[in-house]
Amino acid sequence: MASPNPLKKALKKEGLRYTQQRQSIWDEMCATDEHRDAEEIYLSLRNEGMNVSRATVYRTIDVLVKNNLVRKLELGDGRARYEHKMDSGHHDHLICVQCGKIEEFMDETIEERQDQIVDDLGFKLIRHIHQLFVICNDCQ
Amino acid sequence: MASPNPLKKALKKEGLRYTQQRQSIWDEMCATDEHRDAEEIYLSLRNEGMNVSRATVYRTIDVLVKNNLVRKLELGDGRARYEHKMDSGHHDHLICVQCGKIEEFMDETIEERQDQIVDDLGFKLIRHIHQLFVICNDCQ
DNA sequence: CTGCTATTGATAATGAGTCTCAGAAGTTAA
DNA sequence: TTAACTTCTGAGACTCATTATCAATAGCAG
Repeated sequence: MASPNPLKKALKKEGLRYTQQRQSIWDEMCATDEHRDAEEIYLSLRNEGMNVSRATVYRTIDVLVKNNLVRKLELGDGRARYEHKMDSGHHDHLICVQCGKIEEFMDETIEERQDQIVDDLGFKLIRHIHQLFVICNDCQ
Repeated sequence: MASPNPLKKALKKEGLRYTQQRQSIWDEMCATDEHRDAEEIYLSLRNEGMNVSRATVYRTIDVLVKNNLVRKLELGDGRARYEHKMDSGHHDHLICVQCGKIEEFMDETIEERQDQIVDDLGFKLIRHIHQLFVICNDCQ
């Protein structure tokens, strides 16, 4: 059977070693569907008794992002958030400017228009950021 | 005649004083349509002989952003860029991941879909970020 | 002009993220 | 399994954009 562990696969592809820390960080990131920052992930691991450093958290996240296991969200407040890409298709985000809650959305029409815009200019689309800053129901 | 100076109007509205520095910073930001960061604006002013501080540049930009005279762009590289909103309608940005060049785009369909998405959820749209990271013609 | 108060410049502080490097831990070949 | 080699890691120093502090300066109302 093929390796059921996407982390191991990614590390092998990159020629990197499989370590306790990398597994723990990946596990921790998959543990919830929240959008946490590096510090929150670091603190969760410490709370669970893992002896891991901030540097390793950042280093591992970089590997995960590069290998498409994790998405980095830049909300413009100077702290990147991360979400694992295990069980969700592509989507973008709605962020409540009041309570900070993050929801997801996906619109085929917008995706198509994006491709069209880039195509028309003869550019090549690498990635996109689309964030709707809102006031959510609870905050109105 | 009404005040032809949008800066003065904004300062009055906020109950803030009109100063040399604020006028210079606003002038400098209107001087080009480039997307410059705070440091670039600061250095331009110093080059022109203005004795202004980084702190004042940041403080003034905050006022301008809050009053809708300037838009802040977060490109996810840790340096905010700014563009004045004097002669341009709403638009979003294409950023070349290779050379950093920034172009503008605007798509009515996308704007409509955004409103629809937010409406359907019963949220209130405050602002949005839509950035297409591309490889531009020159870089292909 | 005078006095009150906002503003400024210089600089210290902050905070997310990166770098360094010696010791720890995977890996490989035998 | 061990030796030999190389990558990883943790701790803390460091970077760099931005913010906070505070004494001195300068708008502005009367």
